[in-house]
This record gives sequence, structure tokens and C-alpha cells, in this order.
Amino acid sequence: MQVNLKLLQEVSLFQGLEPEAFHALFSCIGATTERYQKGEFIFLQGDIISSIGIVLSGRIQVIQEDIFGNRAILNDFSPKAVFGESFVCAGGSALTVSVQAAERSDVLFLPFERLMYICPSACGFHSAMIKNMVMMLARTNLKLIEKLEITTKHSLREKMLTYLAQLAQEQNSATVTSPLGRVDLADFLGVDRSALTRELNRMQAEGLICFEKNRYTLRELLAPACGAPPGGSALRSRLPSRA
Amino acid sequence: MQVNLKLLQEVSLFQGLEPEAFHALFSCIGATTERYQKGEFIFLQGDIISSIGIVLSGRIQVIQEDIFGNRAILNDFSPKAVFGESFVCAGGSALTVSVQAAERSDVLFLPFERLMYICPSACGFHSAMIKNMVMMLARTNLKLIEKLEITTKHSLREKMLTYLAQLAQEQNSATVTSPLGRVDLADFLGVDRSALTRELNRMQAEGLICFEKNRYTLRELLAPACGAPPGGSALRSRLPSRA
DNA sequence: AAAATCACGTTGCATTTGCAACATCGCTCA
DNA sequence: TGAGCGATGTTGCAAATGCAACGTGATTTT
Repeated sequence: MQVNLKLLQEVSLFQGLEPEAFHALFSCIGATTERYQKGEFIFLQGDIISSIGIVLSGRIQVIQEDIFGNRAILNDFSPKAVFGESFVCAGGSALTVSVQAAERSDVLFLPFERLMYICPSACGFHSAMIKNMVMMLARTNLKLIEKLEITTKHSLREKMLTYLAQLAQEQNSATVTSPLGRVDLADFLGVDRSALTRELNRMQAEGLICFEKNRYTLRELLAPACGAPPGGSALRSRLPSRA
Repeated sequence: MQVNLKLLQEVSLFQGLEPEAFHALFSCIGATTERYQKGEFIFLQGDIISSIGIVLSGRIQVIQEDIFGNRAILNDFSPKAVFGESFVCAGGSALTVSVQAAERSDVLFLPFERLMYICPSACGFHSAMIKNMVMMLARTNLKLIEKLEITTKHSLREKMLTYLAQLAQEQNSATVTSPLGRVDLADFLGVDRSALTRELNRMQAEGLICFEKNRYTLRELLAPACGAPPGGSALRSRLPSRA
């Protein structure tokens, strides 16, 4: 498959590398691409992988399933995202997560050892990539901490608000679009889907947010934008009736 | 302060390095040590740090505090642990967490840039340390995913059981000791303290576990060890009364 | 030694929330 | 075009759990 050079240039692993070398590099180390249909598994919990993946098109999700069949979505990746690095770099630990295509997706696989240690281009290439890898791993860490910030919250409302606040910061806007539908969003926040819908309606009724489909607007002291609520401003989450 | 060489040899960042070089290295890059009393903050949320820390003695915790004063414990570190690397390696992002001494602790600080890029010993030293750093960051990732496995669980019981299962795997025993007291454990699991105690008692009554202080024994199909419970084996968490 | 602080257990209560079951709607595929 | 499937919204209900308040014992401070 012909991979889009423009896209690869923007992959964080390849920052600072000359894109001319990509094709030679990929064929040298034996890179492959694969197309996945929606729902297909790319990696399975328990696998020991030796390649890292890069999303070329579509959307994929890192998920965790327990013995009762409960699914938790750890992450949702769009094109340019790299996945699997943590497990490969940790020295070949077995996957504690699965990776699944959320839509039809194309994935590029790069054999890690050969990529990092037998790269043809000389030492500059090599060290740049290692530097990129360090930064990627560190950023992934921060992302995971961000995710923990959500799931450690005690109430569903706080979880949702934290999620929205993170999206707002990323998208630099009080109106944000989530890539996740209700089902996935619930599994991402670690809550029940119906309870999530219920709470979303409450939040809208109280004028905290307004939303339509997967588009949400935070109304934290903002001018009324989407149908003013009756009551006053209720920001508190766990203390609506008391204080 | 005179740092314990034996301990430093076991720090994952220094794996494969000759300990003879440590003292020269430290004084060259300007390493410092600091003693903290229980409760003192080592790093504060919002800080931009340029040094990584290594726990020499005591115990420290990585925590997150929200605007309502709720505390979440992300991690609990014993001697030999390295902390702060993620934020430094991510390119100097502001801390989204605080680091606090859980007891009187000694901490060694290493200026990151100088450690990684102007190290006196030649290239072998340098590259070994980078390799170690990659593996550390990756392992931290896996740890965070492990933590997410706990907090995404829907019920308090499942959270506790997941935590115990992880401890059991680490300590390779069905009887485990947690470094955390009730207050901290609750903040680590992201639940209410009193609710945790309540549930622990229930679990013991049902014969799922038995515990005393911070010592827990998992009794998943194990021979009765600590006072046999009356009823049968109840592993299910959210379906005790129905099925 | 007295006092204060902290960790821990216990309990009542109201709210939250998971769970199940059902209706609706839109999309895909035959 | 019609049937089926998946995503979404809705609701009743019971259980889980956060929260506050209090008692006790241990540990630390004065």
C-alpha cells in the first residue's frame, strides 16, 4: 500500500526526520500495512507484540475487557497516532489491553527492534528517533494521568465535566466535539450508559452545559447561548439539594 | 549528604552503569539531596521542574487535588523510585500532580538536562541511561494502565479486588501487605473511606478476603485460612442478591 | 502528663447510579 | 422497499455509596 507521506511527516515519532528517507527505511525494516474493518481486533490482550502501530486512516480504540465482559475504553486514536510503543519499549510485556478498529482503518506496522536499532540511515536519524520516542512515551504518560483525573472523580457529573474541560483545553474552545458516541463515551468514563444520558439531561436542565449529539458547550459563567435555564448557576455537583 | 551507593545501583535509571562513576557524575551535574518531613510538598501542581527525583528513604506520594479539596493518590513510592521524569521528558510541561512526603523522606535531585546531555562519562554511559529512561517511561505507562484498571471498575468491591490482585501478582502471594492505610487506600482507589471500610467488612463476612490492618488475604477458591465464612463462595460483585 | 491531632471504625440517611427492560430512530444490507 | 441491527433515549427499582457525625484508641505535641 502507498502510504501518505504528508501524514507520516506529522507523526510525532518522525519529527525532525527527512521524509525522503521514509520509503527506503520502511522497505528496509520490513514495514507492513493492514486494513481492518469496524470491530476487528488489531492487537489482543495477552499478545506479545514486536511491532508498533501507526494509524493511517480511520479510528482505533485501546480497550480493556474484564472477565465479566465489561469494556473500558482507554483511548481513542485518530490518524497519526502511534500505539503499542509502551508495551514494546517495556521489554516485550504481554498486552494488558486490546486494540480494536472503531471504523474501517488502515494501520502501518513497524518492527520495533529493526526500526530502532538497525536503521539504515546513520546515527543522526537513529538518535532523533530515540529522542522522539522518549518524548512520546512521556506524553503518553501525561495523557494517562489526564485519564486518571477523570476516573478518580467520585460522581458521574464530575467525570463528565472533567472530560469536557479536557476537550475544551485541547480544542481551545468552550464548544467541543467528542469523537465518542454515548455507548463509547460511557465506557470511556467508566459509567453506565443510561445513567450518563440521565445525568447529561440533568446538567442541561440546570444550565451547566448544552449539547446535541456529540457536540457539547460548557456554560461555566458564559453568556446564555443555547436556551437559558430557569434556575441560577449550579456548578456544585454533589451538593445540589443541601447547601 | 552521603548517598547510599548500594541503593543507587538498584535504581532502574542506573542499570548497567558502573557505580564507581556515580559520585563524580553527581557532583559534576550538580545533584542535590533534600530531607522532607511528613506532609511536606516536594513538587507542587503547576510547577515546571527541570530535575527528576529519586527516593532515597521514606515514602512519597504522587497526588492530585481538585478545586473542592478532594485528594486522589496516583502512586506511592518507596526508596529507589524515580519520579518527575514524565513531566521533564515531555518537554517541560507544568505538573498536573503534586508530590508529597508520606513520611520523613530523603530525596535526590538530578538536573535532567545536564544528566542526559552533558554527562561527563562518554557515549556508552549516555546511551545506556537513555535506554534505561525509555524503559522506565514505558514501565510507568504500564503502571498507569494498571491503575486505570482499578478506577474504571464500577463497584467498590471490584476496585478493591483488582487492587489486591495486582498486589498479589507483584508480591507473588495470596497474602499481601499494602503500604497504604485506610485513608490513603480510599484516596488511591478513588472511593469514600467509610464506604471502603464497610465493603471490606462485607467482603470478609462473605469469605472473599480476610484482613487485619493493612494485611489482606485473597481467598479465591483457597483453603480456609482465617476463619471460615458461613455462606458459599461469592465472587460476583454487583449481583449478590439476584442471581 | 495532659492535650491535641490523627487514623480508624460505625451508623443513619439521602442521593446517585448501575441494571434491566422497552420504545424510537437511523442506517445497512438483502 | 423492507427487515434487521445498532445506537440512543426513557423509566422503575434496588443496591451501592458518598457524606456527615460521632466514638475510640493510638500517636504526637506541648
